[in-house]
Amino acid sequence: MAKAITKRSENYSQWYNDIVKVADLAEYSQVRGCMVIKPYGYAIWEKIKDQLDKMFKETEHVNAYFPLFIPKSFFNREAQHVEGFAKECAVVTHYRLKVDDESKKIVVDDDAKLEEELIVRPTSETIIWDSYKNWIQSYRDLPILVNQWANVVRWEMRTRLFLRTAEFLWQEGHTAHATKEEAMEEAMKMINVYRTFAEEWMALPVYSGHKTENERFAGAINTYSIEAMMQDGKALQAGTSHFLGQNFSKAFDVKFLNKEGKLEYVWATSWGVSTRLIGALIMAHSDDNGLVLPPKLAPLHVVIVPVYRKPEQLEEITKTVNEKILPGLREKGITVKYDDDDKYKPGYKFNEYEVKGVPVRLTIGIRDIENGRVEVVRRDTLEKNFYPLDNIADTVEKLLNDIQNGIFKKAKDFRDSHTHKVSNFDEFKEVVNNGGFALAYWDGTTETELKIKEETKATIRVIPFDIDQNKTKGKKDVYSGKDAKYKVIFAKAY
RNA sequence: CGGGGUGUAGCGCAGCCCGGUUAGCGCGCUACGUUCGGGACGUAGAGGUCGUGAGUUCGAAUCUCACCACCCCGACCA
Repeated sequence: MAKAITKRSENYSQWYNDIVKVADLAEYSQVRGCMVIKPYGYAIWEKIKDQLDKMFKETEHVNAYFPLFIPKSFFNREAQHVEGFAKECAVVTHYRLKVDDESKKIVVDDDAKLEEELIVRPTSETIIWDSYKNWIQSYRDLPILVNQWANVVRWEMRTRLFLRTAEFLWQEGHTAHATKEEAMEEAMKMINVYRTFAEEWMALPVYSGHKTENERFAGAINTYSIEAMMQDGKALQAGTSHFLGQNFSKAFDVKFLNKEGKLEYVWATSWGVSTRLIGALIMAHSDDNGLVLPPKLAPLHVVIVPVYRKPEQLEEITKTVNEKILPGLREKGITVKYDDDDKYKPGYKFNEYEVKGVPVRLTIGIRDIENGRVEVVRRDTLEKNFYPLDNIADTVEKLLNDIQNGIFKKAKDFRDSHTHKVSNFDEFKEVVNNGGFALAYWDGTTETELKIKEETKATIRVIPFDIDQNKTKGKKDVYSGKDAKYKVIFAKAY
C-alpha cells in the first residue's frame, strides 16, 4: 500500500487531508495558507462552476469582472463591513522592486510607495457599489443582476485545504433593485438556487434558513444560509445569500429616480459559494477507501480497465471496447476513459480510480468477451456485478442515476439520524458533543446564543425556513428557560 | 497574537544528545527482465548548497546566536 488513508474513526481531520492528497485534488503551496488546486480538483470545480453558471443565467443573471484591488478608503464607507473584514486583509503598499546595491538581492523599492494602499479584495461589495453609482440613475437601469467568478483573499489564522484557505475561488452575485421587496425576493431566490444545486447536483442535503443577527454577514440586514452535515456531525456553511438593504447604496451614494420622479436609495443583495463546496463534497460522501463523487459532478463518470497478458489480447479487448462500449456511452453524454496504459497493472488502476471517486468502473478481459459480459463496479457501495455487453450503456446510465440518488439518500439518512430534538441543556450538550445537529428552542437573544457558544462551542447554524416559527408559543429556551422565540438548529461548525 | 513543534534527495523520515573519512533508510524515479482479474518482483542505477546567515573549532547536519519559513493546538472566519 503506497497510499494509505487514515480511517475516519481514527482521525477524521487526518482522513480529510489524506483524501485530498490521494485523490490528487490539491496541495499546499509555498505561500502560507494558499493551495494549489491540481487538475483533478480543478475539474470538479469546473463542473460545479458550469452548472451554477447555467443556473444563474437561467435566473437572468449576467457575468462581469471587477478589480482585484480595492482602494483602502472604500472600506471606510460601510462601518460594519470594515469591522468584519479589517483583521484579515492583505494590503498592497508598493508597486515596484529593485536590486539592492549592497546585497544584490531584490528588495521593495521604497520610492515606489503607493499614495493610497490597495486592499486585495476579501469580497467585492465596495468596489462593485462604487461602479454601480455610475451605472444607476433611473428605475429604468434596475435591476442589475450581476455575478462575478473570482478569487478573493482573507488572511485567515488557520487554514485547511478547500475549507479555509487564504485565497479561494468563488462566485459573488451583486444585485441592485428598485424596491425592498424585490431585493428580498432575490436573496431568497438565490438561496433556493443554492439549495437546489446542493441537493440535486452535490447530492448534499441541506437545511436552509435565516442566520441570527450574530452570525450575519458584515453589512447585511439579513443573511440566508444553507447548512450541511459532515460525517463527523459538524455543520458546514455551504452557501449564503444576503439582503443588504440600503447599507451599501447609502455608503456609496447610489440613488435612482423612481417613476414618481423622486430620488431613492437602491436596494441590494449579494450571494456566494466557494471552493469550500469541494470540501463539503469530500466530507459528506467519501469513505475510508477514498473519494466518492456524485456522478453529476464527477469529472469522469466511467473508467474501463482492460485485463490481459499478451498484446494480441489487448488488441481484441480494445476492439470490443471501441465497438461495443464507447460509442453507446458517449452518445448518452457519459464521460468515459478507456485506460489501456500498459505501464500499470489492473490492480494499480483499480485502486487509482477508486481513491479518485470515479463512480463506475468496467473491467473487461478475454473471458468476458467470450461470455459477452463485462464486470461493473460501483464506487459508492463497491458492489461488483457482471452485465451483458449488449446494452451496457443503458445499464451504466441507470447505475449512475442510482449512485446519484443513493449517496444523497445515504447523506440524508445520516443527517436525519444525527439531528435530534432536545428539550433540556444536558441533552443539548450530549447531541452537540457527540457530533450532531440539535433542534432546540431559543429565546432570540444574542446573549443566550453567545453563552451557549462559550459553553459548548455550538452555534446557531440556521433558523430553518421550513419550521413554522409560530408554533414556539409556550415553549422555553433550552438554555435560559425564558420564553422561546424560535426553533433553531445548533451545531459545532467548520 | 498566545502555546507547542519541525526544517536533511521529489515525498516521508533516521542521524544531532556525546562534532571526526564517502550523510543513511523507506517510498517514488530510470533501465532491463519476469509479471498482469484488487496497489507485482528481481537486478542495476540516478538523485543532497543537511532552511538562511554569522560564530566556536584543526574539523560542524551535529555545539552557540540571530533570522526565515512552515505545521499543529487555541481566539477569529466562506
